Amino acid sequence: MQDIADRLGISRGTVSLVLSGKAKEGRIGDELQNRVKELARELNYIPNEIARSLSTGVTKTIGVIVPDISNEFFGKMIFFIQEQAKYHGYAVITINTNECLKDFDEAVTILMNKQVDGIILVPVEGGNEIVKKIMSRKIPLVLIDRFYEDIDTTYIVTDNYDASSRAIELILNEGYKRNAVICYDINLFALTERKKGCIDVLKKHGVYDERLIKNIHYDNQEIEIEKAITDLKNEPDKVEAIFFCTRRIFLTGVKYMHQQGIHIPGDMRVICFDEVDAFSFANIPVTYIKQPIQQIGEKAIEALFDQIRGSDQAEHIVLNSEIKFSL
Amino acid sequence: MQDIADRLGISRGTVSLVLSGKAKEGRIGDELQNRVKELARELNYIPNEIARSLSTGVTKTIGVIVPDISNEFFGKMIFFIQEQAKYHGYAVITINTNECLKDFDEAVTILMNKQVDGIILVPVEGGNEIVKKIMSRKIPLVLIDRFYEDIDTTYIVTDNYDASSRAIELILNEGYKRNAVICYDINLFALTERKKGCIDVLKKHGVYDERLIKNIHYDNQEIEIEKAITDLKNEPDKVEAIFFCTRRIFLTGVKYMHQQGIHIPGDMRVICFDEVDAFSFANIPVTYIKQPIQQIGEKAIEALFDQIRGSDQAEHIVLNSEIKFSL
DNA sequence: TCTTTTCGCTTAACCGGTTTAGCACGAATT
DNA sequence: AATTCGTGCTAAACCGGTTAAGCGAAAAGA
Repeated sequence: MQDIADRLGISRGTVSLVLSGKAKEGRIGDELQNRVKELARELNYIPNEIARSLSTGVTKTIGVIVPDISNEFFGKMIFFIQEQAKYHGYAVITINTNECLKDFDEAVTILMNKQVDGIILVPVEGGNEIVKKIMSRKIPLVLIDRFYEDIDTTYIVTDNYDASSRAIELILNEGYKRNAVICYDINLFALTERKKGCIDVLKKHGVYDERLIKNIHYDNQEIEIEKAITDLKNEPDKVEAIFFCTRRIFLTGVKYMHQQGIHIPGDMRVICFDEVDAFSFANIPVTYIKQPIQQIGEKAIEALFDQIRGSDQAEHIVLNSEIKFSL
Repeated sequence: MQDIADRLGISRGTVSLVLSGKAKEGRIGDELQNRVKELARELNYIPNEIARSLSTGVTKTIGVIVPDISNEFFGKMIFFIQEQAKYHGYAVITINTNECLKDFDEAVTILMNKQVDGIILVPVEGGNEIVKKIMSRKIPLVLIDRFYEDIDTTYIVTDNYDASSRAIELILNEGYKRNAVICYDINLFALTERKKGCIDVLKKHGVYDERLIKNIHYDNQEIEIEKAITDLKNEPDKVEAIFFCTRRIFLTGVKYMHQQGIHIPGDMRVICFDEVDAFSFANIPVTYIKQPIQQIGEKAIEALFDQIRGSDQAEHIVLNSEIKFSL
C-alpha cells in the first residue's frame, strides 16, 4: 500500500480507501480511483488481512471444534459449515479433540488467541468450565450435536431420545424382543439420551434386561466392543438385536461379528445410530437413524451469524431424525 | 498488556518480554517476571496472536486445500495433517474446491490474504497458473495426491500407475478377462495414470477393449456412472470385472448395481481405488488399493516445514500402495 | 579512584492496514 | 464581498503486540 501510494504520489490512507471500497465515503475522485486500482493490479497487490484484522478487530474466521474430522459424520458436517462460511466470506479453522478434555481446552485457547469471530463446537465430556470461559469473553458460540444441561448456550442438536426410541420401537414391532445396546460410558446428554430412549421403550414393552446394556470406555473401545459382542453372543437366552449407539461402535462391532461368523440378520439384527456412506453398497440389512447433517451445519452457521451480528439470546434448536432401512 | 504494564507501573515492552518467554534475553529480574506472570493469570490475559503475527510476520497457520473434506480419503488425510500441525504448534485452515477451478483460485487467494505460513494442496485440473502464483510469492508449498508435470513443486503422491496395474494383474490372474474401467475424464496425472496402469496391463494380456473404458464428467457423475454400468451390463460379450478409479465412483456404481440386481461377485467382480471404512462390515468381496494416507499427511507436513525452515529444493516423494481384499 | 561491565528496564519504531478529523480550494449562496 | 458548502485528499492516531537501541545504576576490574 505504501508502495502504491509512493508511486502515485498520494497518501496511504487514500489507497486504503480506494482498495477497501470506501472511495465514496472518502470522497476520492474517479480518475484517481482508477489509477490506484490499476496499479494495484499491476503490482499484484495482495491485501494483508492480518493487518486489517488487527485494525478492525474482525478476522473473518470462525473456529470449529469436533471430536474427529475423519469421522464421516463430522466430516460432512464440517463440509456444510465450510460451504456456508465461505459463502459469507468466512474462513474456517478446524481442530480435533479426540473426545479428550485436554485437547478441547487447547483448541479453545488456540481459537481465542487467533481472535476468531465465532466458535462452533461439539462439546467434550466435562468441558463445562471451558465453555463458560468462551462465554465470559462474549465470543459468539454455538454448540452442535450435544450440549451441557447446566449452561445456557445456543445449541443445535437432534432429538436423540426420540430417534432411539422410535428405532427400537420399530425393531420390537418386527418381532425382535431381546435387544441389546452398546454405547460409550461417556456422560454426555446426547449419548445418555440414546441409551435412555432404548431402555424406556424396552421397559415399556416389558423386555428390558439390564445385562444387555453394554458400556464401553472410549479409549479402549475396540477390545471392549469385541468383548461386549462375545458376551451377548454367549447369553443363554438368545439376544436378537443390537443397537449400536454410534457409527464407530457399529463399524467395529459388525466387523467383529463377521469375524466371529455371526450372521446378520440371521443370528442378529443390527441398528445403527447414524448413516454410513457405504450402507448403499453393503447388502446387510441395517435399520439406521439418519440425522439431518446438512441442516445442523447450516443452522449452526445461521445461529452463529445471528450472534456475530449482535444477538445475545440463546437459541435452542432441536431437529428430528429419520429412521431408515439400508436395503 | 498495556493494562498489566500500567498496574505494575512498568512498560509494555517489559511485559511483552516476560510473557513471550524472552525475559532472559531482555534481562528482566526474576521477581518482576513472577509478578507479571501472576497478574496476567489473574486478569485472564489472552495474547492477541493477530497482533503478534503482524509484528513477526509469522501466523503459525497453514492452509490446506482439498477437493472435498467430507470424502473419507481426504478427511483422514486432513486428520493426520492437523494432528501433526497441532504438534508443531500450527493451526490449519481447510478449504474445499469441489474440483472446481474457480473455487481453487478463491481458496488460494483467501490463504494468501490470511498470510498463512505454508500451503498443502490437492491441485485441481488446470490450476497450473494458480500454483505458479503461490510459488512466485515464495510461500512454502506442498502438493499432495496429485501434481502438475510441468511445474517443479514439492509433492507427495502414490504411484498410481503401479497400484492400478498390480490390481488389474491380480484380477487377471484370478481368471477375469473382460475388465472395464470407470474413471473421471479429468486430465490429472494421478487419474490418467490409474487408467493407463489398467490399460497397459490389459493390452499386455491381449484383453484390452477400448469400449470398456468409460469416462465420466465430474459434474454429472451419478447419471453418467449409472449409464456406464448399464452399458457394460448390456455388452454382448459379458464383462467380468469393473475397476472403479475412485472411491466415489465405486460407491455410486455399486449402489446402482444393487438396484439393478447385478450380483457381486456372481455377475461382476469389482475393484476399488482407495479403501472405504465400511468395507469391514460389508460382505462384498472387493479388491482394493489402500494408499498410505497417514504417511502422505505426515510427509506433507514434514516437507512443508522443511520449506518453512528455509529449504528451497523441491522434494518429490512417491509412496507405494497395498493391494488388499475386503473379506 | 576511575573506567568498564553487567544488570534491569524503558523508549520508540515497526508490522500494514483503517478511519476520523481537518485542510485547501473552488463553487454556490446571501 | 463575505459566508457557506461540497469536493478531494492528507495527516495522524490506532489496533496490540515485538524488538533493537539506549540509559542509569550498581558491580567488577584496573
